Amino acid sequence: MPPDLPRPTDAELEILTVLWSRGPATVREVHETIVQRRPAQYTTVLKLLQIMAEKGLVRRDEKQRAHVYHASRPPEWTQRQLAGDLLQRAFNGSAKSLILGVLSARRASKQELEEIRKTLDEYEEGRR
Amino acid sequence: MPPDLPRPTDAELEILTVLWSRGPATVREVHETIVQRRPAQYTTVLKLLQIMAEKGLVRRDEKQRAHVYHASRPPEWTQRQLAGDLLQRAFNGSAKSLILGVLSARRASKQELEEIRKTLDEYEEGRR
DNA sequence: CTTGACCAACGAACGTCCTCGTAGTAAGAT
DNA sequence: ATCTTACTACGAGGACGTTCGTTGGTCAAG
Repeated sequence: MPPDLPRPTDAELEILTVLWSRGPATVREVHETIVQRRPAQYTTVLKLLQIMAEKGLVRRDEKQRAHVYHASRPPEWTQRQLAGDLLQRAFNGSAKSLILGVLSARRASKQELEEIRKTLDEYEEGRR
Repeated sequence: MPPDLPRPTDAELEILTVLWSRGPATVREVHETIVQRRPAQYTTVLKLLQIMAEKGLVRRDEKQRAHVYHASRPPEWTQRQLAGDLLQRAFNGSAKSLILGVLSARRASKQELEEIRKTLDEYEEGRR
């Protein structure tokens, strides 16, 4: 069992987010989504997915002619890695600072703040 | 006035954190700090600082023979950029998810949770 | 004056990331 | 059967990122 994976690069992360939202998908489907946001060739997406499969970031089902790719880890797992990585590298491990950074980066609505407080409560409950 | 800066790379971010904690410093001082954590040649740190100066990530004072470098932005500014960037790229803009990711990445103590709640309160006060 | 210490500058090497074009193969349409 | 379409595989190029060795300049001590 491969325990840890390399940190996804920018392009890889973009593809992961597509797989997260669409679920398992073919190269064509991923490409269709990507190309709506920015210009990109089909084979570029293909190549990226092949590399990601080598790295273990995605797995693929080759039963069909058009291979079906899916993220090898749930979003929460990868997101936790990324958050922890940034926390360590840029915030010296201070969760408080990182959260403050997030809030100042994108002004949070009152409603969202309420959700966040609830998340904190649930987190504290869960980890008792 | 240069409005925005490129996202610092991994090595660049490490150097920034040194400048953040030490304040303005010479190449030698930065190198001394870095080398305590991992092997690195003096000229490697020098080169990085030169590149960072070109990019505008740091500024340097050449009045002394040993140039003195300092971060061109306060830590909070760069941290906000990084947090916002990750928020957008990996969390689809959901501050709640990112915060949850941070908390699950590094288990927060009860005391730290309290601090975070206070930070939320202060943030809400400030943004009224 | 010569040597040694310290410094900035630079080029080069090597790897990774990202891109795309081309080639080859399989399947379906005419 | 041949043509067209859809797909994978592969290689190669260019741009960075990171590392380090070498060079040349400055200064102070011998």
